[in-house]
Amino acid sequence: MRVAQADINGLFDKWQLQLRKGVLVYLVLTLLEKEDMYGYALISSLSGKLVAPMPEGTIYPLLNRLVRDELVVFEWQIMDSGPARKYYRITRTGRQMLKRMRKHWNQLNDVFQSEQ
Amino acid sequence: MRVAQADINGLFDKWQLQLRKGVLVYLVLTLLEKEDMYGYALISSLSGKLVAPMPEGTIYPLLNRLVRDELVVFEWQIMDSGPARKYYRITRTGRQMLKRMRKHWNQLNDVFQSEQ
DNA sequence: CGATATACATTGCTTACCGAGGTATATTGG
DNA sequence: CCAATATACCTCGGTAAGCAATGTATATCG
Repeated sequence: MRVAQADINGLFDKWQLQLRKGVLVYLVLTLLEKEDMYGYALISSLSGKLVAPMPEGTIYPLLNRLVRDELVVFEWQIMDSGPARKYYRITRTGRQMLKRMRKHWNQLNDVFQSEQ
Repeated sequence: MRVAQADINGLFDKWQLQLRKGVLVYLVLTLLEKEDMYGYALISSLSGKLVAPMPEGTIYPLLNRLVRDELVVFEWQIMDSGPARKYYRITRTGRQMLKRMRKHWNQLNDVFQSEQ
């Protein structure tokens, strides 16, 4: 006899999705600190670092919010071949933000490492 | 002359709030793995580990979701003095979930540590 | 007997992720 | 030459979580 069991895979996926709210901005700023990038390339890079792929419907609105909040600026780059690209560069405010995010993340991490 | 600057404090607070969606469940399960606890005590414990205080409007719905998803169970405990308490205990499924959360968190942490 | 502390609960607002769909530009194979 | 594919950007609507505000009830203390 089989007892009904909670769908732990579904629950975990849902949790991962919730965790992304916050993690993604931190991750994008971390990548942009190292080098200027454009959206489509960020998708590839992020999909490698996260377990699940990074949908376009997530990254483009996210980048627009970063621009709105002046954490990054962008510049159109006309390519010799293919569509033009919007290259994003982190600002001074963006770096300050990143510094504070890093501190907060590490504090949280310390809690988790000490509790487990 | 003063140039208008983005309100980095406000932005950071907003980010922290977003990050909590996901972090809190992980944190609560982590605490419940060590010992059974009731809601009001969790609030004190969590407020110590997080920078900002933990509002009641967050923890009680969260605990109800955990019960709904069978990651924890609860039991009313009548006290000699003061109102009764709902003591929460982590389930086997909850422990499985926690194990997967821990793995995912550590993967993310590895990314952040290597990139910074 | 009013004020305070303990303990749990709910409603409405806000915000972010993402699936689904759309536009446009170049390249490549038949 | 033209259909298919890859690149590169964008938007809309549904869903879900945190939280401020507000409410209930019990016990204690001055």
